[in-house]
Amino acid sequence: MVDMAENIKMTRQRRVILDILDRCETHPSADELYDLVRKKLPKISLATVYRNLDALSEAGLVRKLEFSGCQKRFDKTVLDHYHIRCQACGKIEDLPSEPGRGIERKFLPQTEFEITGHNLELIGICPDCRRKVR
Amino acid sequence: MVDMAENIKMTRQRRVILDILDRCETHPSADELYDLVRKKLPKISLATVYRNLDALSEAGLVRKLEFSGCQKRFDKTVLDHYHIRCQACGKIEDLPSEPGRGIERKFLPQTEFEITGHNLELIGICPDCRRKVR
DNA sequence: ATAAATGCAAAACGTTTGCCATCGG
DNA sequence: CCGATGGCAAACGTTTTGCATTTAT
Repeated sequence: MVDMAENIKMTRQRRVILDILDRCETHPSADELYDLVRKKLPKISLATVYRNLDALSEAGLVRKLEFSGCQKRFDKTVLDHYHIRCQACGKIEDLPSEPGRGIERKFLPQTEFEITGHNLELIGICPDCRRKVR
Repeated sequence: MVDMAENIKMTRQRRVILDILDRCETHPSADELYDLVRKKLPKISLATVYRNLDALSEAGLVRKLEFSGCQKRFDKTVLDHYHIRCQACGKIEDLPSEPGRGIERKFLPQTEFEITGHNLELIGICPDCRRKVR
């Protein structure tokens, strides 16, 4: 099931994108990434960033995070994990516990659909924002 | 916690939107709703549909569903429930089991965030699409 | 050499806004 | 009557596309 299709041309722009995501603790959106990449490759175009994020996520080298009601964000591919998003500032943090099939099993008897996966995102208020409100 | 703020002007366009959502088994997107509403009110504008869906969901009369990586969809407000989405055709179906705080409690010790909620969506293949692939 | 990837500009997409006219309470 | 709402068109933010040029393999 793991797609090891790394038959992907390794261009300068892709190397830079991967490099940034590798050393990046955050989960940048495409335009944030674009700003970061432009520091190394000032004339890269935003379209290239989008195209490459698509290509790299198809190749399994980055993960595309699609959250509800906001921009897509990107991640270097590591172990599968859940995320929590701050409802105030949008910041996204990893959660340590790894997803299992337990949730999907629970819903099996409730639907005619063939269940293939699930998305779980926690919503909360991050420590920074909590401090501000106080 | 339940926002009973129904101090909302009941206009013709809002009545029609509510009416359609009431008799609607599906979870239409704003533009699908726009097409449906136009059968009754041919000169309503899409902006009005959007503004009213906002207003009505603020008033607690409809629910705005924000799924990952796709258009918002709308729902008459009833009991809280999860959804499953077909990865092939995008169709959304309700799941009977009601969300609890159990999931949030589980993640409490894993984060510094103050957890305020969660989104869970199941992904699958609906019976219709499964038939087609066969 | 050649298929794939780039940069650029323009389009597409879903959604929101500003404006002034109209309507509902 | 007055403030809330409507219709319209234009703007918006994000993402995609067409096309001629360049690049990696």
